[in-house]
Amino acid sequence: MPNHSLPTLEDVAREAQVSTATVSRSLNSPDNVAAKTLERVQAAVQKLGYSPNFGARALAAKRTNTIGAVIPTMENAIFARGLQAFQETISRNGSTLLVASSSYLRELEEEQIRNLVARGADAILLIGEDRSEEIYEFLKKRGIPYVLAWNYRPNSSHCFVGFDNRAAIKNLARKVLDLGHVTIGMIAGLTQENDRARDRVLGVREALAEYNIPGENFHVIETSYDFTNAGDALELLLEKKPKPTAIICGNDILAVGAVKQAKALGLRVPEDISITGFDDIEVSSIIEPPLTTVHIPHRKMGKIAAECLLAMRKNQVLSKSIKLNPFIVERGSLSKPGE
Amino acid sequence: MPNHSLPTLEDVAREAQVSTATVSRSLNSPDNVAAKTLERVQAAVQKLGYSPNFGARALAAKRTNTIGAVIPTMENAIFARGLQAFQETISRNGSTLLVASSSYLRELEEEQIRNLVARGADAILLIGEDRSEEIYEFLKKRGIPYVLAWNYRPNSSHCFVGFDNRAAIKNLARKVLDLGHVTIGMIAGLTQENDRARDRVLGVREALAEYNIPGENFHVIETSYDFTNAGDALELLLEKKPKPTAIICGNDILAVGAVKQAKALGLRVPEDISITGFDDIEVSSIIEPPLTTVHIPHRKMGKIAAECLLAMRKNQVLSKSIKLNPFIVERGSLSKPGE
DNA sequence: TTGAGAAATGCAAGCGCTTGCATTTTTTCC
DNA sequence: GGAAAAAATGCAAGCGCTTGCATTTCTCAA
Repeated sequence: MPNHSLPTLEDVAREAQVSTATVSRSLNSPDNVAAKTLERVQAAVQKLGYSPNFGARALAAKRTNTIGAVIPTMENAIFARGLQAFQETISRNGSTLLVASSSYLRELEEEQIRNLVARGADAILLIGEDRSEEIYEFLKKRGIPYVLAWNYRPNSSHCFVGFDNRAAIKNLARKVLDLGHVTIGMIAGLTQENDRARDRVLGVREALAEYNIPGENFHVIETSYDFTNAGDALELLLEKKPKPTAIICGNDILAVGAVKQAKALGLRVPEDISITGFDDIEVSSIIEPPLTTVHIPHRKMGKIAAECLLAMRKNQVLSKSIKLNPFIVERGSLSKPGE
Repeated sequence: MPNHSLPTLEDVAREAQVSTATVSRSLNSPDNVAAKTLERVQAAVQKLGYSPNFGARALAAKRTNTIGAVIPTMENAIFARGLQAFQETISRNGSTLLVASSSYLRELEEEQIRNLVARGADAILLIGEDRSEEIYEFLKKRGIPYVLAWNYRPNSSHCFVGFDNRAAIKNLARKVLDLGHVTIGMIAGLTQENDRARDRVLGVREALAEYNIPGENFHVIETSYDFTNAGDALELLLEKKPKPTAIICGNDILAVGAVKQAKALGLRVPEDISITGFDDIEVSSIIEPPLTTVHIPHRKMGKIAAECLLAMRKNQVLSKSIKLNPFIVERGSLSKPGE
């Protein structure tokens, strides 16, 4: 709790022998203040150790210079990295980041969004598109600009700064199929309430359709993003008939879990089984064999999302969606079947 | 920017046919309001879609229910994990997290601290102890409680919630020495302006002294936390005479970089060279061989730090420091020399 | 030197909420 | 049933800052 009596604008005004209005202007639009006055005010600020009261400022100016973000979890490196870049960018622009996490729970996420808005966030970063219509209405009604990151959906009306999950993994799946795999397993993230995970499954299915792979040659298991779960899922997939020769994973974490488990089962990767990842986080090049995966420019995404939000807040214009381009990184966990 | 005319307390008061004071109380201390009245107010709030104005509230109540944290970077998994737990805890207590990062730069960090305070943070989480006396003075003067995490120093006057880096790595070093290693290399983090990194070097030195290892048998190279740098550092260390048989790393990231490089150089780990880590982040059990490292309870630390801060804010009492206990995790990257 | 226009400054009205104190209503207990 | 205590409510004074508008001061051309 702030100490009893911190200096106020008025104290500074008295010290500098000007009005509070002038002090305020010296702080917020120094260009409109005479050089000499400005100097006096600054000296007074310095002397008194003055720092504006946040609440008062927010109340009077109707803006907080605070930008909110609700992400599923900071523990996943992809969000941590993107958020870091996001934070750096808004910080450089004089704003501050207000963070909340949803643990991938839709209800909790909506609560957090309302919370951030109530806390005065004047723009918000959200992950993906899946959430109730009401919450979008709410944001619209309050005039809070928002950007959806980590996905990009061509036909949506929202402003995205992200990449097309569906298309990205589709390309990877094509590459798998081109190598001759005809029975495929997929370890996906939980698709309910998660458009990114869903789009990734969709992308793989589309590729399979293109190559006329029959349904019985494709099996999907959904699981939360966790090494151990991925290992279990791998075992389940290996029991399917016909047995898959390639496992496409919803992200690198699942892929790492699968690779570990495959090795534990005495299988060679990729000779006995190919495994692919998604995201290209650090572990993907540390595990043996390193993962063939899809690289996502997380930092870049965070930075651009921040710039977008900053611009939207300023101009009150809905910004256009921005699509980033992921690309496949070939490392070694994918090869021809039965090689 | 908030829409032109959101409902205010007064609107709710009118709708519910009570005074604004009663509405305010209904929101903040419902126990002091008659059940019937409360009901009427809540109905009005619902009907109008009212949500209190943050600035006004902060101004009038002199507290924001916002807690700040300045961490070096979210990209390092250890901070991400701790911060996630920290956030969850304060969120559960009705507060929100304001985040800034310092990129390990002292000046930037102090700027960020002032920034968070100006933004109304009513308590702050800081990493480690290294910073100017002025900034501590500043915090004290403003009456902002703070907690230092990720380290614990027995003789400091600050409130820590962390672990004793020096003691923890000292134990690990002892274990290395017990195995018979007599020439040691260390890849440390940059120790300037970073008490954790410094304490870790210190801990190793102390262990060496205990075992009477002469100075020329110990070489330290400092580098920023980065895989590639660690690899370079390893090469440099291997050129030293006498050549080290064990490399103690300042954290897991450095250790992973060292292991990768060692393998690239055709060395077997641990047969040809032992390498140890610190932190026990996920990669340490994914790399081959998995790292022998020191486990730090990051999540627990984040949670406790949050609870501490919450309590300090409430009671206006300086909390006692809390010391967490790291422990060594033996995995496979450390063995007897020349085995 | 003077006067018009531009630049700088001051005045004062809020911004929407909390809270101490005063007042009214309800409850309790003889 | 009534007085005293307790509970609920209302009144209104701020909290510290921004900003539109009015006023003063400065600048510069004639």
